[in-house]
Amino acid sequence: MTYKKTDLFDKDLQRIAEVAKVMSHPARLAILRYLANCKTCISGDITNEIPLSRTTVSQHLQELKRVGLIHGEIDGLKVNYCLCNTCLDDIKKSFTLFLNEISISESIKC
Amino acid sequence: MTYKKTDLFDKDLQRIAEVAKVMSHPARLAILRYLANCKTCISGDITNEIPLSRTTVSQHLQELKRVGLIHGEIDGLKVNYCLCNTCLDDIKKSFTLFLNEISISESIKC
DNA sequence: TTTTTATGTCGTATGTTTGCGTCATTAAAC
DNA sequence: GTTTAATGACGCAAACATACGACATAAAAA
Repeated sequence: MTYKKTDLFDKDLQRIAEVAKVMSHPARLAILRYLANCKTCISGDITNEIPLSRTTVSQHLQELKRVGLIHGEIDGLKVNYCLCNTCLDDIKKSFTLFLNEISISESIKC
Repeated sequence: MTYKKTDLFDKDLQRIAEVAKVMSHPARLAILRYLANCKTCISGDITNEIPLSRTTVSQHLQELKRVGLIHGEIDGLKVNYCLCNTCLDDIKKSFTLFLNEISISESIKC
């Protein structure tokens, strides 16, 4: 494949798919949930919370960062991660919109 | 790996991850959107709508069926697919719940 | 200045997903 | 009964994801 097949679809579907993909691993969901509850958000704390190697957790954090769900701020040796509430709101909106869109026509049943 | 690492996480996170995974491809989202709009829902029609081979579309349909998002009903040679509104409602609920859960503590910011 | 600590990057092995051609099956049309 | 049509199952190749040990870097502690 010289180009990506996913490019053949609507941009909005591509974005929802991208976010869904990043939410498609329980470790990443667990990280999000932990970040929502903790105050400190230090990378090391997250690693201790997740039953995977430090390297793997770090990779998952990069993924979450890539789509904009979290931010990392360097503080000396440590890194403070936090949820991006703006991004979260956007995601909540587009997911809700899509799910409502596809279930709005209640009249049609098979 | 002799066991699945994903099993190390909470059952509810596993289910959300599973649903997110099935929503993580634009083709499958396009199928859902199409099914929401069309009245006929014949497999062949879906294939015509999606810019991928018949075989690939069929595979995506099986995935959607596997998590319960759609149902297929055989009608002679053809197969009528339709959205499962019950499943959709469940998914909407658990997604909304999770997204609200992780963004509810607005007070904590980095 | 040396050591320790927190973190990220790289390479790699293994597993999973995507995409498609070919074949098998079964119903309808002829 | 043959042929045609719609679909799913099988098998393969390429791409991508997951997981982790080993190495690199850079701040803090000793």
